[in-house]
Amino acid sequence: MGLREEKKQATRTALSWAAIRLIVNRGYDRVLVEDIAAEAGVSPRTFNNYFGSKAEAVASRHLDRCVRMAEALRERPADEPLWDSIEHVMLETLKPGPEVTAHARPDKKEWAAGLQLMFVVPAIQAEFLRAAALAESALAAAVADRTGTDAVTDIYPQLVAATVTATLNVTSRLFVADNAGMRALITESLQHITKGLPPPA
Amino acid sequence: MGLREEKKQATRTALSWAAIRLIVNRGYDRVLVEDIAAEAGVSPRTFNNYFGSKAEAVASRHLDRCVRMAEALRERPADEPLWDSIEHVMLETLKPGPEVTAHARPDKKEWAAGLQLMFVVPAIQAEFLRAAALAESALAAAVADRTGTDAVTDIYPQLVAATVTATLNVTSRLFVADNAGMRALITESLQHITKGLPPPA
DNA sequence: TGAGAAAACTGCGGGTCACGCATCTTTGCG
DNA sequence: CGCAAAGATGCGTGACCCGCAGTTTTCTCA
Repeated sequence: MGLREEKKQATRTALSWAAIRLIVNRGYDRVLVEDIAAEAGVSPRTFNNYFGSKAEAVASRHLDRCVRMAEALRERPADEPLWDSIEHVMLETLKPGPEVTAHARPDKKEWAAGLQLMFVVPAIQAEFLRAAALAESALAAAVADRTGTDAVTDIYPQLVAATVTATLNVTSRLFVADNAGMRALITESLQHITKGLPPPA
Repeated sequence: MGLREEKKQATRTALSWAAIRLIVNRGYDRVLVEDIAAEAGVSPRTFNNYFGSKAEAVASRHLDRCVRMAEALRERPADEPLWDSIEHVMLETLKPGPEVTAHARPDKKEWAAGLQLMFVVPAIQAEFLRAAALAESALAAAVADRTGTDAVTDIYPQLVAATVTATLNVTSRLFVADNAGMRALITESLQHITKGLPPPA
């Protein structure tokens, strides 16, 4: 499909971005659905055609990223070791895309503070976790295809997917807290994982 | 404290149980907060003194279980290998407590069906994941104490906690879907984890 | 290119929810 | 026994989510 789907995706991301920006600036409960809709240039009713809640709108970008990660995994060379592919894909997917770097944000300090506040809201936390969980099935399917296992029957692909998600969650949490280097966090985490998480000597 | 805290906990679990029972029987959106409060014998307003939403009430039992798991980990012998302790604690914590076995449920078939339907509701999914994530910090702290690491600074304990949570999520999902043996699922999963999740030959 | 069909957007309305506030009741303690 | 603290309740409000019906936009096909 063409123009139709394109526009739909456009307003979808517009709504999500608007929600994030407003909430980071003003705080979660000082932003109304009405405000988000206005910011995105659509009717308030339309907002709920795209998202079931404010939190879902905020998390939708996270969901997209996670889904893209699963897709990217399918495009890695088949002979590459699985966990090398996973590391590559994670490192690749997390780097901010052009839509982020384009948006020049004047006050990085304030933005970071607002971000942290946003992740304190229970509804946001829950919705982010759910987004990751939703993408997990796609990830499991990709892992299953790659390893010759069954995404539904076998536990292995689901475990790998869940572990990747868990790693992403932990590193993300540390990232928004300390603003530490994401790449280092990921590589170190994956090393722990592939070694079987033995207690440190 | 004594009678005060006791009563509070009582109404809390009463509300949670009431929510679960009603929702499993009738479906999520055919149950009003008012109904849950009536079932538990308190005012509708009181419900929101305990829980911020219907979903949170439902997930609260799950949260309690996860927290108990972290506490139980602290009581394992210090010289036991970490992952043996984890396996033991997971197996121990998941078995239904006396409050479940006491409540004689007449129609197991219908109950299982209702349960599956309940976990389809997005708000429920999200809140369950959040409950697990909340308990994760307690779990990480326990792991940190045990391994001589720092629960905030070091990645290791957080990774272990997140992985345990992920395993619990996966096995729970498979359990409600197939009603398969939970114990077997857990032991197999932990074997994969401690081996570093290598792809099957 | 021009209808007709399909799909999205919009306004309206209702049912529910979450919570602040004030009040009343219960609990704990001196 | 009586007072202070904390919980429970009732009321009221603002916001949310969604069903429904009408309008506008987009797609398709002749």
